[in-house]
Amino acid sequence: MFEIDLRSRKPIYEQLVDKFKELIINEVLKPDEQLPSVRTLAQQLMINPNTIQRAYRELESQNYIYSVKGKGSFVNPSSHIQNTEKIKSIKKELMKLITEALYLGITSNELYSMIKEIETSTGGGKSS
Amino acid sequence: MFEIDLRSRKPIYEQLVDKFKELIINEVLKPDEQLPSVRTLAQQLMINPNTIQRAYRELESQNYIYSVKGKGSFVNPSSHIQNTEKIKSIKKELMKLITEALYLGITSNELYSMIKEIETSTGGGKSS
DNA sequence: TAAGTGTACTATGAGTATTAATACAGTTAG
DNA sequence: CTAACTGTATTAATACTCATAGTACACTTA
Repeated sequence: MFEIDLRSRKPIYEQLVDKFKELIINEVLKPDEQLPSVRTLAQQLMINPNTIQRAYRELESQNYIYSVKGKGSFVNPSSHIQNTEKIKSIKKELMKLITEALYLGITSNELYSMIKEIETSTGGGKSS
Repeated sequence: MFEIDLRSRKPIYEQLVDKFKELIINEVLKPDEQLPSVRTLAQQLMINPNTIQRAYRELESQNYIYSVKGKGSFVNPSSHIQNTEKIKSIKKELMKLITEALYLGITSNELYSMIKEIETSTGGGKSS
């Protein structure tokens, strides 16, 4: 499914969080779809189940998944609904990154193109 | 000038790197302007000079500043010229963040507005 | 030459990440 | 009812990273 970069400075559990978020956002993992179990994924990636659990706990705290004891962990169908603080945080990070991009010579036209490209490829279904 | 969040999980030297980049990108610090010395800033922020040096070394490796023994550290006038790898990296990060923003309901119009707003406030001098 | 500047090194302690081991609670199919 | 799955939690050990303290060297400049 994916791989962990053991040489990265980014902790393993954070790499997992990022990857699962990406799969959920890109709708590779669909609402209510089950995630691999903690033990199964641990074996596949050859890392400790507690580390997987650490990532899943973080994903749950960010509202991306929900977990049911005895059943498993699933994509939260309302994962695209985040609270105001999270939206603010994303916007702030975007402002910062766009400022840096413009400073480094990436043009606003290039930025517009990127937005259009992403909209096209995701169908823009949610934002209208 | 700025403050360090000791409670943050982000290392102190990384916070410094981020802050100086922001000041350079927003042209608060201008080309060839001198940065506070390692020892002076250490005293002001009450942290170790080696930690400041760690941040300055990172800024230098990212081409944002240059240093001269015996003289000091200065804003690199060509800091807005980054190599292709860096530009690619920024674009990739942008694609990811824009995808997440759209997924979370931030509209493309809002994104366009943000770009315009930033352009207006920075004079858009470099990108045209 | 003194007082500034950057740069580098070693050693130490604290915090974080990961692992290993174990155990408990819930679900489900047979 | 039970075995085999699921998630969740705890403790302890280890390794890594970060920050600090101390020290020293090289350069610049008034």
